[in-house]
Amino acid sequence: MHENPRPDRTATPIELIEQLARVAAAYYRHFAAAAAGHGLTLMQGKTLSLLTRPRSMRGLAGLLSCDASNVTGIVDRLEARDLVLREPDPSDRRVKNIALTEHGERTVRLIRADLMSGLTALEELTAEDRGALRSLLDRAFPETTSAAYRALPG
Amino acid sequence: MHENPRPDRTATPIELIEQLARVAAAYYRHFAAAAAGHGLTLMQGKTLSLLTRPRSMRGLAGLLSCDASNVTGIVDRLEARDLVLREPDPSDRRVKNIALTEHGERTVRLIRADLMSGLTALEELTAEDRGALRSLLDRAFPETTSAAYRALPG
DNA sequence: TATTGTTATACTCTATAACTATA
DNA sequence: TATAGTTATAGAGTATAACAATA
Repeated sequence: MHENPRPDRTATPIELIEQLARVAAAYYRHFAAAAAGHGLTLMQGKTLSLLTRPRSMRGLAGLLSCDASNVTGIVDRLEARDLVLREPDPSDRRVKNIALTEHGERTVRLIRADLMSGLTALEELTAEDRGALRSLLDRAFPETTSAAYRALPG
Repeated sequence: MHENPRPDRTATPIELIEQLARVAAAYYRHFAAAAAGHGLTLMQGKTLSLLTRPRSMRGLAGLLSCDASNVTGIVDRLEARDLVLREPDPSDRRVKNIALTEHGERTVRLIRADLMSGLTALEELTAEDRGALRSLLDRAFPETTSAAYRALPG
């Protein structure tokens, strides 16, 4: 028995960041494919997925990490396909609240189902492993908890 | 003591996928900021980071998950800034191998350092936690191991 | 015949700056 | 004065189709 057995796998911060890069790329590859299956781009699919409740244009810009001026075009294209609609905000007439239409709701469910069916390995994890993975991701990216996202204004 | 205490955190496959979406978005937000600090776009920074060894145009297209025709423009812009260069392949004159210049090597190191300094929570994990996270990510995305990436042709 | 890289094209995404209508 | 949404603009990323050079 050796004192310092060589581990099969390294896990330096650099190695972990490189794997996160590959996982993030793989996630978006799967997501973009699911969105494309419904004739939508990555950003359009992302926008639909973020509309779990109505959001203002600027709220969407924050969630999409892009300038508010971009959201106009993205929402224009989604609205032209009857996937979302702009509702005037009753308490501030400057604000428009973007909400999913029924067609949008249906589409986002289909995209999510396609995405999940593409991520079979993830679904095959045990509940315990999923909990451990989630907990570790929360600690590695503390700004990305679901509570933090839900609480965002707009 | 209850038989079925309500857990603080759920970890259904759907919840986990939603958190992965947030983590992937956060990763790219950090990466894009690090690349922008050196006047580079996300795709330009990604391309530099993938050039751990010379890659053909089509090899890069595969790693970037985009059509080969896009790589021409991306590499054009990097080459114009002396970050990469095109080398003819000695064994197949159709192929061009893209390699980092010295300036490219330096830039990619700086981007990586900036990225790491933006992901402080990740670096603060214990070695054990990093190993566990890496192992779980490997199992959740088995196509993204570093060995699989290194072995890709081109 | 098939493959590599490129070009042409049209569309989408992107930040910046300026504008309008509200607040 | 400040903010929300939009428009105009220029640049970058994107897929598709077609092309020349090479295999």
